[in-house]
Amino acid sequence: MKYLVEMTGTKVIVHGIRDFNLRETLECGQCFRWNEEKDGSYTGVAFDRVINVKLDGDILIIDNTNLSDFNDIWFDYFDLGRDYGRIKDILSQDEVLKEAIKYGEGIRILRQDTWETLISFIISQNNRISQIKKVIENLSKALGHPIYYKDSVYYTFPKIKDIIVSDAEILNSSKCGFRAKYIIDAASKIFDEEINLFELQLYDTDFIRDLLMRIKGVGEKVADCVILYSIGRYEVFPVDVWIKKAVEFLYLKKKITNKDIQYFAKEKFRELAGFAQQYLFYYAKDHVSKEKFIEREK
DNA sequence: CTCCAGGCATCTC
DNA sequence: GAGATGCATGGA
Repeated sequence: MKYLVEMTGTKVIVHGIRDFNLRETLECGQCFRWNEEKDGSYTGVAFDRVINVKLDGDILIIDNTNLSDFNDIWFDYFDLGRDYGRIKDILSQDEVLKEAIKYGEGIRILRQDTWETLISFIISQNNRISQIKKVIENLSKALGHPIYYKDSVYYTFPKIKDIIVSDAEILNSSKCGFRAKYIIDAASKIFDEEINLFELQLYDTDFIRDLLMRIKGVGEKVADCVILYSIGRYEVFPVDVWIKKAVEFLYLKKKITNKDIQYFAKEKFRELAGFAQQYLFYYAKDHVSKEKFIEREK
């Protein structure tokens, strides 16, 4: 991937972008802190910074940043070093994925902060994306740090210690409901160094999954989301209700256990299973109803 | 009013 | 192990 990168004022401008759609990438349920502006750009908070991103053809404009942050953070965050065209070519050999990819051809898998991803997906359980976003925003307002951009105030995601020192009242007022005790357990186990969240990269995927699942409220699905979206192990295939429906209806035409779905995906998509999962999830949400596939003419 | 949401813990067999 | 049930909260 070759890009021409230039800096003007507070903007970093990247020429030569391919396979990138902001809405598909930022609203496909892998992240929760981005909001669309009237001009189609997106403003969001990540890694203690607020930025605005805009795509104009093959030009990506990142505002409120600098070259060193682009190189150290945003290049990896938006996964700009990866050739998604090649991934899509390979996955498109499968007819179902070919359709799914056509529907979300600008999806990229973000490389997010591990702690934020862990808490976000703990909150995601038995919840809706709109509600998940609200709870995370509440938590950030209550326990994060204010940062300013264009006359607006944004809030960083709370640190581990912010959760540790917060009392139950604040957590409850953030409306995370029964998940509050899970968030506290996650923060405690990490703070006490029972789980070293910042060494996970060193271990193999199964070991990381076992470690994360020692946290109350973290099962296979949440663990796999953390591993895929923040550790970058692209062979994992998080199985949620939508993926389950998609695999059952689009591939197997019968009911199947979550474990068998993982075997199926691992066998079929190999080291690209994580990408396949993301395309399928985005497609299934709009094309697979509770029980059946919705036929739609083009 | 009832039902349910990018699951998981817990209990039962 | 597999199956059933409760869970905070708010929107449809």
